[in-house]
Amino acid sequence: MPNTPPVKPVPGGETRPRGRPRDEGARLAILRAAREMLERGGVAAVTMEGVAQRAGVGKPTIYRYWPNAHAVAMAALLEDAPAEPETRAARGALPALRRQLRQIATLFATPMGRSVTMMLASADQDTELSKAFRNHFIMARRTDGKALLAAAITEGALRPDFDVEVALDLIYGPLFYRLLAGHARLDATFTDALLDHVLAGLAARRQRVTKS
Amino acid sequence: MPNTPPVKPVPGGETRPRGRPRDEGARLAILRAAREMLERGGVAAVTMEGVAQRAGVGKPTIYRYWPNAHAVAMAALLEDAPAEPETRAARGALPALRRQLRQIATLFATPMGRSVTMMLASADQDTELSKAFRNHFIMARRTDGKALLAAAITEGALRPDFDVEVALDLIYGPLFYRLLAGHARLDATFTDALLDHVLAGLAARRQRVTKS
Amino acid sequence: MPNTPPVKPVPGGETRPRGRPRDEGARLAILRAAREMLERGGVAAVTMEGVAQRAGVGKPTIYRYWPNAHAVAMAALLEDAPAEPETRAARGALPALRRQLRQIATLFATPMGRSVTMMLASADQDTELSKAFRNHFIMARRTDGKALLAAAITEGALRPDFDVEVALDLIYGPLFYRLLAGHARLDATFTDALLDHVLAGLAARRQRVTKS
Amino acid sequence: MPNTPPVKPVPGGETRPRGRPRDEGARLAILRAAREMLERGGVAAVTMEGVAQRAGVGKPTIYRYWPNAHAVAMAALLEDAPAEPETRAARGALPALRRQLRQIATLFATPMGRSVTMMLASADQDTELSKAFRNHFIMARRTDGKALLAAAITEGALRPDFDVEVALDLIYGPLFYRLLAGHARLDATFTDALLDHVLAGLAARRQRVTKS
DNA sequence: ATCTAAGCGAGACGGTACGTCACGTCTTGGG
DNA sequence: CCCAAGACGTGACGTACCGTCTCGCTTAGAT
Repeated sequence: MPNTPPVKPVPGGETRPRGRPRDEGARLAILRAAREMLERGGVAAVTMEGVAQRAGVGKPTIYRYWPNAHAVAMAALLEDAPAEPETRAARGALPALRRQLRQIATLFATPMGRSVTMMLASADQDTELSKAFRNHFIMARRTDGKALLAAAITEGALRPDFDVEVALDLIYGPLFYRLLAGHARLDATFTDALLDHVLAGLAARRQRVTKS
Repeated sequence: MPNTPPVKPVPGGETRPRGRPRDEGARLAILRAAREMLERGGVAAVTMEGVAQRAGVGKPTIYRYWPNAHAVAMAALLEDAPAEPETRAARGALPALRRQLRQIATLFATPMGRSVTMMLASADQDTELSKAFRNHFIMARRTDGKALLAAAITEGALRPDFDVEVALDLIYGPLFYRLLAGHARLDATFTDALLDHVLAGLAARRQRVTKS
Repeated sequence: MPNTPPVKPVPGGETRPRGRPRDEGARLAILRAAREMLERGGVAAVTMEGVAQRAGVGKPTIYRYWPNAHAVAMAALLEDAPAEPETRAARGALPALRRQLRQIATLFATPMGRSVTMMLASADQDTELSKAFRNHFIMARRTDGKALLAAAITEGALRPDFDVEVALDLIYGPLFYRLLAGHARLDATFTDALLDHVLAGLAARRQRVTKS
Repeated sequence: MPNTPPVKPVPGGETRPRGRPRDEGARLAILRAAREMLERGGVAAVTMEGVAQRAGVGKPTIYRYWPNAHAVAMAALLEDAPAEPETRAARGALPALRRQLRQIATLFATPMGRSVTMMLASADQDTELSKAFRNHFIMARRTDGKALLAAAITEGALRPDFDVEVALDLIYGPLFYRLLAGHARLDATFTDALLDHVLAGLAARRQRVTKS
């Protein structure tokens, strides 16, 4: 056969993928379509057929990228939320943490918030995409929060001798709880009160936890 | 409780339902079948066809009781968990609260725990059954916890001047958070540490960590 | 469970099928749709999706009756051709045979003729439907022909001492041959000539052309 | 022969094709792969994707030679059967004809025989390849047979005054008939009996049609 | 010794149809 | 009026091929 060695296995180099490269435009169209369908109808509305039609794409193309509709919805949510970490700003770490919580509450108030929770609650915990999803929507926020707590300790605003992991659970847990349970509003008033309660036990000695 | 009145209680009359009465055995068989299918495969495995076949029941019979498969799964979970409230026992309210949290963690560790969360996360928040479900799995626990906190205040174990609702969110929220996020184990060690942290700020001590 | 013995296994009786009976109307609509699609486009045009849509029927309904599109096409052809055996008429068996051949040639000249041949040529020779199809389109005609040949012998028009099976192959074979090969027209002129040739050797004459 | 001129024979010039010439090895690999897939699975198994993969060839390369899978299968069958005409051998034309029929029966008994028939029965009667196919598998044999009949007349074994075309239909038709109908074996016993019957009516006067 | 046009493998692309599954509704005969 | 059974139209599933279209690479005659 001709072209017998079609790839040069360059040692230590990039084996460039053969054949026609994937069409990034198709991928984007799929995600955009999925996003639209997520907004109306939620996760259940993200069907392969619907996405294919709306994106002007063949079903096999979608399956080339993701194994099922669930994964497409996840990817759409992932692509959508651009992380925007709450960096420690002007007046200290604790105000920054307060802003982050308010921001999360705002996100959760949208239909997307419920979608995110549904995806988190769903099955297939162990796929790569699932981990990325969790990482993006939970661990990233948590990592930011961890840094802010450490900064607060450095600033002398918090005691240095508490279990940070549990504190983080105390801070973020109630948000999901209210979202799931729906027994009360999930707004800035709540996040502020929540933070006050958590920090009350962690304030540096004779240091006041003022309005932070 | 779900589906308590299968017939319309016509006010002022004892209009006995005409025709053949509903077969309670069928209802139980349906719920039992749904429970079995929940355990393997989770919520997605509870299909109308599967339940009908496994229960030896016609599909219309199921639809007579519940409007869709989701509701059947909810009802099965509701019927299954018999509440068993953690009453304030021997040595005080706070140990009882501690026991309740451990018990919840134990439930969440089972496959059923994840199913419960999935159902909570699902759509149709506003049906009667959905509210009953929330009431059973969230508010009932929360109500118990509220009573225990009140008792602890009465016992003098806690300060009387904190926001009980936020405290309850702090106590139960992290459980759902860990279940959803899966970033760390959900066991007695965690629930104990969690409770310690929350109560640390609420203990009835001379020294306070207040805002002023 | 209620209604425990739902079927009375009447010994030696008809176990009447339970549940909703099949809708004969659906079956007929399917066959009619398939027939229409056969006429334009031939066998390849008979797709499950097309038939379902045109017949106003769900795909699973079609699959309840037939296992694949091929079978549907066969069934449509079978239902269509009402056999109409060429009975030995007024003036003897041989004229009747002649009429039968002309009639077959007429059928083969239509688009349906080619479809029939394609189905005969197709795979899955051993299904029940395939056998029925062969039986209808080949053996039925052949059986008629056999009876006519026997009658002709009785009438004294043909010798009694020839191999009827081979004679039948000689009579019907060339029809399919011309249809497949397409090297010449398939009309009454041909069928008449064909029959003359075959019968020439079988005529009850004094002079014989035998092997000995 | 198929695809003989892969380049347009520009009249009046020997414009040698520019660029890289076609790889004959690829063409052969394709046909070999198609042949293999024909043997198991028949015509339906000859898919473009399958052939491409099995032949280690890109799909566009196949499309450069043939317009669809059907054509590839035809070409594979054409390439395979090398015609081998039954020339009038030692002891006369009729024995040669007898041998030809036996040989055809042998071919038809193989899975390839059915494939040939399916291709003949298929649609697109009018493409160049279809005509070549018919020519190869039907007319070539028929032409040989015609020559043999003529020779037999010359030899004095047959009467000179019969319609040769109809006689040829009588001879070859039953072979296809039995293949399609499958009502009886297609072997040398049958072809011999068939030939005897046909020739019985055509034997020269007072000349015996002996074992031929 | 380049240039350049065509063939090459690979494989992604928009489609169409496949055959399956579960949905929620309906229609039976029987209790 | 309930029950079991099961057929119905609907619609999404995930798969297989279709025939077309890039890709980057030969290959070999023309420059």
